Amino acid sequence: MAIFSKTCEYAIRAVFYIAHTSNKGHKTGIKDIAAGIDSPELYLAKILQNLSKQGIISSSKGPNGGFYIQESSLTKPLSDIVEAVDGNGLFYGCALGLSQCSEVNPCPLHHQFKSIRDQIHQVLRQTTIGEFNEELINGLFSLKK
Amino acid sequence: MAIFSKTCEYAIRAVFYIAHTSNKGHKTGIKDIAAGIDSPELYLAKILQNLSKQGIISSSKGPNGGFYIQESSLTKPLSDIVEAVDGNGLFYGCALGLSQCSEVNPCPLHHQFKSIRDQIHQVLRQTTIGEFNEELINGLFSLKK
DNA sequence: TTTATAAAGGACAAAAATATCTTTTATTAG
DNA sequence: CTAATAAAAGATATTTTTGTCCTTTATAAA
Repeated sequence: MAIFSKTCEYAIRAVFYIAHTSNKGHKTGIKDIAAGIDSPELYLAKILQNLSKQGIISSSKGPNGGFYIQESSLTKPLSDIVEAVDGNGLFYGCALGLSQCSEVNPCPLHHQFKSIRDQIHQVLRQTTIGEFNEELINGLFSLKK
Repeated sequence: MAIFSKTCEYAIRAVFYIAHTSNKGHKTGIKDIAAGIDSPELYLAKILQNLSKQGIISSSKGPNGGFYIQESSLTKPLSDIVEAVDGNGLFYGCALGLSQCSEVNPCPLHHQFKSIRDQIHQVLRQTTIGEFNEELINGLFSLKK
């Protein structure tokens, strides 16, 4: 098991890729993005359609169309992507899958995992979509398998 | 997405249940365990077969048979269960699913998640199978959905 | 020794996640 | 206006995970 679903991994990588290629009005096509992050093109298309509907990224059809990110969206937290794709189970769900589990009726692992879940949430809320652009441009980070 | 797979959630809950019912040589049958943790009986049977093969729990066939845990196994860490079922992806895998990702070739989220993964690993290594028995006996914790 | 019991093992089924294919819609360039 | 382009939308396929069924094996009690 990984932390995120495969869909969510693709989503985050794609959004990073779009963010760093969509400077000054440039739009990036699905082929380019899929190649840039090593993901199945048509599956990624579905994922980006969804992110577009949710307002996390933008898109335009037709010649010179493609996906892009509005300047203002660069400050959005990664938690927006994760919630859009995987929901908030990682932040609020019980580690043992018990719906009854809560502060007043905790499962045996409740308190240990509350701290972990909070930390995951915090990291994803304080990390923004745009914050790795420079490192990506400088080739310091890779988004490929 | 949850932290653990459903299979792993069942596994941990079942092992807790067995641990707290298997005092003084008593063995617990699969029906009893499945009812005790609200899980599909026949699926759980498969999961426990696996845990039994891996030496995490023990079992015996025939009348008065069932699943139990050796006294010595009560001190085993929960990480043993998680690794047996979900593997070690949670502890060592890249958050973005990149196999290239490492300390020297980090993905954008590498350092933030290294800390989180370490914490998850640590909690699971320092929490033992037997440590919630009293609370379970006293009904302080529930293992049901 | 026979019978009943309970887990092991293997095959199969359903559901969910991942991936692909085809048609439609919007947009732009010519 | 027409043709070309690129995403949207809907249908279908594959794979993995989750769940079930049926037969076999081991064990113990009668």
